[in-house]
Amino acid sequence: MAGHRSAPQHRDPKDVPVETVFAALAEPVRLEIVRQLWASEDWARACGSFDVAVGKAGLSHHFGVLRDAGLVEQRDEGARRVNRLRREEVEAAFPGLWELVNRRR
Amino acid sequence: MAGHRSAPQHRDPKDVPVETVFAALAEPVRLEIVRQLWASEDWARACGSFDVAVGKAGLSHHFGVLRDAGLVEQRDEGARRVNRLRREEVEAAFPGLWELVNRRR
DNA sequence: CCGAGTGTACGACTTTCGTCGAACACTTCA
DNA sequence: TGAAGTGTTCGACGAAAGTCGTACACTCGG
Repeated sequence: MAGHRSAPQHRDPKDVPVETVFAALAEPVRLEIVRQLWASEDWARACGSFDVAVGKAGLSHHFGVLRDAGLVEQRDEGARRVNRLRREEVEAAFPGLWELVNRRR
Repeated sequence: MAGHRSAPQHRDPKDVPVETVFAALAEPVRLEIVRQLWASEDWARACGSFDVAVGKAGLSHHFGVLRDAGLVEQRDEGARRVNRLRREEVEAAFPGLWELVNRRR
């Protein structure tokens, strides 16, 4: 694994309150990560592959928030931790959310 | 007016970034206000008429945030300041947002 | 004109949040 | 085995956000 004692813990989008999702997406860095993830294939992007202005520690924190909000799923792949957006699950729990996220303004 | 030197200043939802809207709705008190407002007729509710656990000062602050996010419009009516949800404008700028807000989870 | 009612402005306080540096754990590759 | 790469955890720091009390401004009804 990539420096972790255990596999990442996920929360089902169905069990996440809307406030939590809104809070997760209200942060510029996290919103940017999600947008870049939207334009990528599932499991194609490792955590460190994102073009955002924040160090490793901060990045790790943000991914934790996105995970807790049920927006992102992570899996360990060798030394790296790869991500995927939970497109279907989130769309089912919060219909129209992805459209809002990707409607750049 | 109701203790104000000038009329409230509003921002067009079209000019508001999504992060700002998300941040406004990520706060429990504000989300509750918006939901109660959704179930009310336009201009029917004054600021002090909301059943939330916060004092006058905090309430005033929250309404300022909602205004800056383009979600709420305010108008002075005698000694009171009445509110309306900007349903159409917001729906046009952020389609599906109201559905998310009112999808209690 | 005075008192009650409504809401804002200001300042202070507390908590939360984003950030960083450093140490650590694990994998991969030479 | 050893070095490089990846990501987490911890502690600390500063900035931002929510809350409250107070003072103030304005309106309305006796």
